[in-house]
Amino acid sequence: MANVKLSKSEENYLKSIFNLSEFGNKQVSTNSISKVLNIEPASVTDMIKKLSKKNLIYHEKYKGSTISKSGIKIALQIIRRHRLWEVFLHDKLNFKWDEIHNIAEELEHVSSEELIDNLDKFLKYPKIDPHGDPIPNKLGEIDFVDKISISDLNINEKGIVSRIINEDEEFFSLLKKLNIEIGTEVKIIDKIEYDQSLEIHIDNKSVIISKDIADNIKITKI
Amino acid sequence: MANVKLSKSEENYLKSIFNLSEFGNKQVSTNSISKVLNIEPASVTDMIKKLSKKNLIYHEKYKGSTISKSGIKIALQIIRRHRLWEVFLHDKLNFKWDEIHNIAEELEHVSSEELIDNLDKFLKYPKIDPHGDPIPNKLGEIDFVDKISISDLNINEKGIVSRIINEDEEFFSLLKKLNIEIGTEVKIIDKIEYDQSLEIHIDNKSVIISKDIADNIKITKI
DNA sequence: ATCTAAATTTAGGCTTACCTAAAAAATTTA
DNA sequence: TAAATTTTTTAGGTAAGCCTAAATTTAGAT
Ligand SMILES: [Mn+2]
Ligand SMILES: [Mn+2]
Ligand SMILES: [Mn+2]
Ligand SMILES: [Mn+2]
Repeated sequence: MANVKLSKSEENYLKSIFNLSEFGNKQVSTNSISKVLNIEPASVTDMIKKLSKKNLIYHEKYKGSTISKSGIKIALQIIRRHRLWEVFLHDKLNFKWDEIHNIAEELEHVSSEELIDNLDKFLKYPKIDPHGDPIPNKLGEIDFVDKISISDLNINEKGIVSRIINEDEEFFSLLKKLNIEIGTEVKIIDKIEYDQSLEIHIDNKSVIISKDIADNIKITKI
Repeated sequence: MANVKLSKSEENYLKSIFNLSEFGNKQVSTNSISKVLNIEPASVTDMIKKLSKKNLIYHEKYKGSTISKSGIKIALQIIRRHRLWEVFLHDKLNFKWDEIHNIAEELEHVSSEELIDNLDKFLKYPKIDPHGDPIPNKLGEIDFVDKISISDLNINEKGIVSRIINEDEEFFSLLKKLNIEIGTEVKIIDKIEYDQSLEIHIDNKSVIISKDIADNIKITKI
């Protein structure tokens, strides 16, 4: 049972499974893992077997996978590393908030507990990363700031962007094009029945964004 | 010819070959690589073939390997990354000088040129790492500070420890036991004919160290 | 309830980076 | 210089982590 070091691949799978499971509450399909990791389903099945044998997830054939207690614990540590490195890259090395994710994706696998604890201290124990995501502490405790997203606002309501969920390159460049970042004020102008698109104001300019985009942008109502 | 990203293994081999070659001047034996990397000679032969095909080294069967111009260039970049991370770990995260090497051994493989350049700037372009080793600049230029070692001193001469060559755990703990670190003053008391051991004073206490140990500790004469 | 389509798993393969054992070449010793 | 030793390479294998193609199971549509 002694925590044997996980490979980079195992860590990436575990983190993705945790993220897809919504804090360990949902069963995760093989296909969904395949999609987020860009790895063929057959390969995902292989890794699921490996992680199951290590009791980091439970798997019922043809049904899906559930992350275990110890799996969650490890996933939270990987997320902690990722987000602390993102803070470092953003606050200390002056990277833009949309340039840090990929580098942190590598740095998160350098697993020295002392390294992360010292980094945490150096950064003065930050609570959120540059995308507004909460950072688990050493014990894996995490502030549950499940904010509402743009699509939860009603017409004429306003919010301040506080968190970006999707961290893909394309999503970042879309946000850039829309002039949306953490702190941006948005106002709902109209909700389009047809496909639930939203017309919103950013810097007093009107744009229409899809429901999917709106769901990926969390805000604080003002 | 376009620089395809090297694997962690390839990078470690290349760095070791460069280090063994004394700045590209010496031919490197398969066995010596095997020893520093703790990998069997047969496996080293495999990798030598791989690196040869990429023109990073030249290899003459049964004779040895020579690092190429482009091999040197890459090796210097890896060394740059390693030493910059060591400075960061030591100066910013408050690690001791004997705790940083292994972590840097991992961090050096996170290869984003922007990351390293920003780190360099953040650290204010340091010239040497915490072991006294010079840090190559962005262009791979490196201050050639080939200092003399303890074994080059004569009886009654004194020096200040300026650089530790061997970065193995065991060597570090030996130095710790001997109370030797960067900045320590040493004085030669006696040179023992038999095996060229040296009797030296550290903090006015006398110890005897082997020629090999003395060779691995560079000093500035005072 | 059956037929179809989608999701999942199995089977068989590939590459990387290692290994051991044995063969071949080079070096040292006598 | 021949024999012994050391170094290096070749041959054959393994585990991790991926792939494609084919089989199986489940879920959705009629
Ligand atoms: Mn990652
Ligand atoms: Mn983030
Ligand atoms: Mn390394
Ligand atoms: Mn160093």
